[in-house]
Amino acid sequence: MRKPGSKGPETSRNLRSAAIQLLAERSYEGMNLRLLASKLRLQAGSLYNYIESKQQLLFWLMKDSTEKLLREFEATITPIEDPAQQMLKFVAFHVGYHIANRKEASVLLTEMRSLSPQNNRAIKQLQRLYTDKVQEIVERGAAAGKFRVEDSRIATFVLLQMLTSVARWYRPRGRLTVAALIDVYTGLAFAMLGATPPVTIGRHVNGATGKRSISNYNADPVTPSQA
Amino acid sequence: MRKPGSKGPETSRNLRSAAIQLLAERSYEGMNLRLLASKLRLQAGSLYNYIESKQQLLFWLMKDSTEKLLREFEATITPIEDPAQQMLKFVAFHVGYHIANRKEASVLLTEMRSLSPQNNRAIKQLQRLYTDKVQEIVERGAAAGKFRVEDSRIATFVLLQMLTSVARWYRPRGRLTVAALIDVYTGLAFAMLGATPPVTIGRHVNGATGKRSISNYNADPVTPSQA
Amino acid sequence: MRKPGSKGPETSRNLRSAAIQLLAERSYEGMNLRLLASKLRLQAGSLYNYIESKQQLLFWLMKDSTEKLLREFEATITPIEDPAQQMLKFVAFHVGYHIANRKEASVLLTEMRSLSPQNNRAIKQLQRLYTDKVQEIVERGAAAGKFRVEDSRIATFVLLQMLTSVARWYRPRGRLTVAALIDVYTGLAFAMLGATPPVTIGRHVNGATGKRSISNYNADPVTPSQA
Amino acid sequence: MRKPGSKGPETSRNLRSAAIQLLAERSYEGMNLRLLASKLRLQAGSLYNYIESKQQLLFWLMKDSTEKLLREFEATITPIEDPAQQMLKFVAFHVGYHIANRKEASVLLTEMRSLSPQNNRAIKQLQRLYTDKVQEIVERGAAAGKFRVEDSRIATFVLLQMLTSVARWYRPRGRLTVAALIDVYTGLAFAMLGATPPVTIGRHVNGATGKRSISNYNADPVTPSQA
DNA sequence: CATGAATGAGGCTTCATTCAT
DNA sequence: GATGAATGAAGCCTCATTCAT
Repeated sequence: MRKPGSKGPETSRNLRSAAIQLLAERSYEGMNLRLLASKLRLQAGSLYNYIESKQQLLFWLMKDSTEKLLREFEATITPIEDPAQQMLKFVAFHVGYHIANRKEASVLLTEMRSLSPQNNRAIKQLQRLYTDKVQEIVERGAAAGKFRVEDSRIATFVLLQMLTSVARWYRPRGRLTVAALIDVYTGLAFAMLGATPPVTIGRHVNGATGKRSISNYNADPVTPSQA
Repeated sequence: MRKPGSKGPETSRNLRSAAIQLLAERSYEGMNLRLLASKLRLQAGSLYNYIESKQQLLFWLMKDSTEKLLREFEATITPIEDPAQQMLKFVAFHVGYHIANRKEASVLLTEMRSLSPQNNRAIKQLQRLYTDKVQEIVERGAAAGKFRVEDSRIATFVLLQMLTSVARWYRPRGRLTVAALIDVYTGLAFAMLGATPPVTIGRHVNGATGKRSISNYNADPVTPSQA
Repeated sequence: MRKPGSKGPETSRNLRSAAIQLLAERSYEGMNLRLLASKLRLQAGSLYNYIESKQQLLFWLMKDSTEKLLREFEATITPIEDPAQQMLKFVAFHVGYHIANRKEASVLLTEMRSLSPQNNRAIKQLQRLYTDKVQEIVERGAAAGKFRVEDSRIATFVLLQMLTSVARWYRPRGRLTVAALIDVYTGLAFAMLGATPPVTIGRHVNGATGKRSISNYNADPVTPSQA
Repeated sequence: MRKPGSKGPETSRNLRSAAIQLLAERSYEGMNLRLLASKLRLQAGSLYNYIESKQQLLFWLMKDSTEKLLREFEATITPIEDPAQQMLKFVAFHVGYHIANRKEASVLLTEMRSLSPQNNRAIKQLQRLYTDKVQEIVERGAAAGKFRVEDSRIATFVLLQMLTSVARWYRPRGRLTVAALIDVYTGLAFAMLGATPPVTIGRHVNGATGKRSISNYNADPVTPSQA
């Protein structure tokens, strides 16, 4: 009997971030649509003007996020020629992205199991595209004699796991700057690849007197993906 | 109309591992007691001969796991004198434990949010005891001039996050042996502490010709805590 | 697969009487929400569009009833000056109310024990307001030399118990008119207060030739609050 | 695996009072057999060595109580010749019994609705025997010109309701002695019968200067039927 | 677009009852 | 007689989802 504020577009815009927020906080099963609706100042039923189902919402979010990551990778990393330089940028990109979009990333990591089998396959396929791109860097680096890896598939997998895991625990309140973190992870990554980073990296972690940071990630105010 | 059949002790024994299995696979909210019961070939209500509530079950598992970890730390690490040696053993212990008890550890990491506020506080307190023990190693090492850290609290936190995250992704099917993993993490850990491991460590990761591994962790068959 | 059909207001209206009916017939524990729902032609879960919980429903009914009683007391009894006249009217009011709202009153009497401790306290407090008002009549009457009571608190308590108990057993099918009952109870009440009613009362009970009844309560068709 | 203390007879003895206690406190549906069992230091299942079912237990208690009341009536009241004297004794007996066995009586009053239809009929039949005995007193008194009642069936019913209701509210902690209560109720009863008690009764209620009490009920320490 | 009222399925939990030991 | 482990039914409550208005 009420249809006061028709604010479809605004609601549409808020839906994504509200959903990610809730999923990150409570997990797919732990979250419920009433909660999501109330964040959007809606009744639960009205959500169905925006989504098809809860499962579809999850799928859409994860697909969207993964595709965005892919697009940014293409724009930022693919154009670089040298595989070592690519790896350098990639670590900064991947870690930076996973920190800036911590909640989104955490949903991506955690909620694969909540996808329907079909949707699960679809997302895995998308993720595989990303993995393959990274694997290509590893392999080109190895071919160029810059990295030493035995099994590029495994090396890539472990590398990604390591870099990705930052999304699980990084909290912007800590004293650790993003730049420092990226430096650390850069060191680790190249170590795993049997190589050293193309430039000396600073020692931000435990405060040694590192001077130059390789990371050009905007360190200071970590842009929180969700407030 | 009733079909009893007393196998209390057996059920008791299976309960823990079945619960951890399910929690790791599906999360607290995503799992349901019917499922757990059916794993034990029980009706859902019969579970209440063993647990007080679903929440209490979660709490009990997490408390138990944390306390076991603490006990094993005391037995294995505390007696060692030299902080560098302690750290060496600690990395092997912590990583080894988190791989051998991967599912348990993953529950511990993921389900803090599913604990009631009160239970959450209790577990956090227990975990703090562990963190404090590690922090003590870091501080003694720093005092002895062996480690260089700026803020021992933060360094410890990051160190633990790094070592713990292994539980999230390690899969025994991979070609990575546990010994190799431990060597990698040992390297990373000492790097974070501005030091080098007391002995040369092998390069198992990417197949370089490492010779001697420092890890004496039983590498070959990773004992899975849950099948 | 869904068969909505919006009749919220109607359901809302029926809820109260249906609940009281069931509570009176079966007690709080003996009644179940499926039954209540089916009286309203609803699925059990749909009740939660109207109530917060079974306990809250009970509390709400009892609070509501008690407050209504209080309001009617204020409107009917408080304005009267003379305490004897007040008592006269009060007996008619209280007995009349408890007969007309027999089921409600019976719930109020029986289900105190089913309230949560907190809710129990809240209702007791409301009831105390009522008791205090009656006690004031007793005391003013005693002060005016019209009643003779030793302990006004106890006298009030016993008086109320006596008057209230009518709700437990009165059945409109009996040959007893409400007016007759009120006359009987008026006699008992004033006897307990060591006084005689301000006017001669009829003998309706056992059919003696009483002529004038003091009760102006609508005697003939006892309006049942719930059928 | 435990069968340590075989104390069947003792348990048998305690069963009745424990059950009445619980029924009075919580009602049939509100009480549960685990609670009853634990009062007897038994497991729930072991109760079935003593009872056939929960319903049967209720029936047995109510039947037993009613029969005991009947027997005591026969022993105490039936032998008396004069109906007025009978009534005098009866009021004291009935009120005294209902106070001394308050909880039992309250169960009898409240739990009729919890009996299965069949059991309900059986108890009603027993109660009818009691009612008939009282009705006979009333009728003999009326025939003797000592009572004036229009409809002896109704008069008896109302009389019993009034006398019985005492079990619902009497609390031994109050300042009211049982003797005083009996005097009050005696007055009320004879008033309802259009008669006066054979002896002057004291005014215990509101402390008027009553001298002789007719009640020979042991007034001082009200023996609680259940602790 | 939004709401409010509805559904049906399912989740946690309780409970009377049974029975091998 | 007693226990402990089991069952199956039922109870309260939540939730995704639907749809007339």
